[in-house]
Amino acid sequence: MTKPRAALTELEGAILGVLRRAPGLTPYAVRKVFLHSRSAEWSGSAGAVYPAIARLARERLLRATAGCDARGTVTYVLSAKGAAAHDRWLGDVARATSPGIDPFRTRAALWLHLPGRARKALLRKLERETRRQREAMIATPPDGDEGEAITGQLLLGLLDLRLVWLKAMLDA
Amino acid sequence: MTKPRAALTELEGAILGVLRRAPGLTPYAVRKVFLHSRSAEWSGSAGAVYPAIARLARERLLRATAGCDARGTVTYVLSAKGAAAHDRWLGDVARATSPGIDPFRTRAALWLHLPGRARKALLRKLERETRRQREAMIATPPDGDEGEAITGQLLLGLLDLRLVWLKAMLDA
DNA sequence: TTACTCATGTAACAAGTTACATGATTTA
DNA sequence: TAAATCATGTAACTTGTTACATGAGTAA
Repeated sequence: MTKPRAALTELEGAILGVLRRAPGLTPYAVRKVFLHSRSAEWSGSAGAVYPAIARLARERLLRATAGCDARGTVTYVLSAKGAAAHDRWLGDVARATSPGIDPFRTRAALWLHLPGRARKALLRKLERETRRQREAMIATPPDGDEGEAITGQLLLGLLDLRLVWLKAMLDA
Repeated sequence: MTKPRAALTELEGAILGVLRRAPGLTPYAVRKVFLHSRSAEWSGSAGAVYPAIARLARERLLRATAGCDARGTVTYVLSAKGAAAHDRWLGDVARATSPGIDPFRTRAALWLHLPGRARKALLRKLERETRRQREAMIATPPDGDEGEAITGQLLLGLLDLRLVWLKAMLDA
């Protein structure tokens, strides 16, 4: 009789997504996915992942499969209820198309109000760093996980968008 | 002897930015900027804005100017310390170039694992909604605030990026 | 005078962060 | 056996959310 939750958080949705594509992972393994993913929007901190998985298990969206290890490792799989909840999360068009939180966008308008010299110097530094990230992305192959590749296209597009914007502001 | 804070949050930085460009606003007026900005990444909820402004004032980053109203309206301006802190926030290249949180990106890889029929239907729904947002943006002139226009370019670019990606995935 | 908006705030809650604690297992 | 890493978790804290409470000003 757990009260039905309103909606999954982004982290919970992402966790269910990981476990759906790789059933039977331990919480620690799920954490590593976040820690090592380059598009990671969360730190994958223990203090977020363990409580989130505990929540999902308590509400029967995840089912624990018996551990086979003296330190109590537990692996999880989605229940039918969990898959349904995840489907709803995936198909929530309003949320999926919200612009999200972009620190670059938050600052952009304010940068242009800096005095000329400081503005130019900062925009150039931003351009250098963004280009560096772009090179790094291209240099690193998407190590097997093809989900990374898909997300990588959007991430690369974002970097390119920022570079175009920076160039325009520098030329103006 | 308030302990020096580590760094401004995104909301605090944005608040300082608003007050820097429009000194002497009341907290309520700051809130309205967030409530009515189309690129608002926060709800502008009272429970976030009032405590944030109180924090910034307590740490002498904002200075209150006497209210002239029976209901205790107070207006704020940046102190020199506040301007310095805001400059640091604006110039924090690592934070500014972090990818941020994008619900679309979080879900993208997972969408492609849906069964063919459901995937196509969802991608089309996403395309429709994104196109709708794009039209709405273009239809609404940036009502005076030229900061909105600048940020709008990045927002429009993001929508276009998503549309290109959706088209590619639908064609594939 | 009634109702709407202006304006300030608090309370209860949700969910993330860092840093720490604890112990098992593997590898050099 | 010593060190590294695997694995699970908790504690203290920060900061956001929604929903509510309160009352002043203003326009019908």
